[in-house]
Amino acid sequence: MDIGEDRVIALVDMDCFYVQVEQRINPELKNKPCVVAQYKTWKGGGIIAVSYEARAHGVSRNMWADDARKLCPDLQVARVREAHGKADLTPYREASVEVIEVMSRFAVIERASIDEAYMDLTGSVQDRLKHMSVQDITPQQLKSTYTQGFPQTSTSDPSEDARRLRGLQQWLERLSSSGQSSRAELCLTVGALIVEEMRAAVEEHTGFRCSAGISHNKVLAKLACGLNKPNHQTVLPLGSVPELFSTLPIRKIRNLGGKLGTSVKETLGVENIGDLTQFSKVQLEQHFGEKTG
DNA sequence: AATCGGCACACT
DNA sequence: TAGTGTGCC
Repeated sequence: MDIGEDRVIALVDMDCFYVQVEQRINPELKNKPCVVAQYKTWKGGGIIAVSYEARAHGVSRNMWADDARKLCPDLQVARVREAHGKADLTPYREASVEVIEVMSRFAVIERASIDEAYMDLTGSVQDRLKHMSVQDITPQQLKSTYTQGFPQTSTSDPSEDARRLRGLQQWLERLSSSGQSSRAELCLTVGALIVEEMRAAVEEHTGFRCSAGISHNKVLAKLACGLNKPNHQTVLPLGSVPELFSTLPIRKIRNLGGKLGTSVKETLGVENIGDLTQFSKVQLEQHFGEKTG
């Protein structure tokens, strides 16, 4: 994995996207435990998207709707429409285009799936840095941002958001006082600023909420995005990677969620991604292709 | 027959 | 180049 890059990469992921689309069509479903299911006949249909309220009851993707109702009696079930016997995803594809259009005003985007897109913010960040400095960045501009690895001291905070804010303040403080090697971190922070604005624009124009990760490459951005969902974004600086990796199961890294991940784990006898640092690139290449760099 | 089916990709 | 396997949503 290419670390040590100057790039700023973001991954934006719509929160339970199909559910949000159905909730926009039928506002009664908003703020309720809710799923989207397809094909009614077998056990009530298979669930393909789950609201966070429903997740709290243990409902998950790939469950049968009938089984989910047992976990969550007041579950709302929206149905995917069918056309000639097949599930018709057109409404979600159209909603996806709406989102992409708004995001494209901020940077060149790379669509990764119906509900995910990567963006290279390197250029936008450089431009922005010409008219501003660290002191111009305030916590108010980063109101949904987490900075992974901060606060560094484990403090008892009154709420989750109080802790987030404490971490953010610590991060900004460190950024303005440490002169040199923090250039990359400053770039990530400006990237986070842009992503805050972009996500606000997406919600304003489409009504849809999303989460995001901001880091130096696609794998790290994707990982960061998953750390604080829904409706939040996470900056993952290089300095916070070792601690995060030391307890991160291999399968959490994109593309290692299946057989490859299991074989890495079994062949090398390790649990966490961080454990891989003890092997040389040559060692990894002789076991697996030239894909694991 | 029952966790769909489509898409992207790596490899051969 | 086409066909297969994998991974993800």
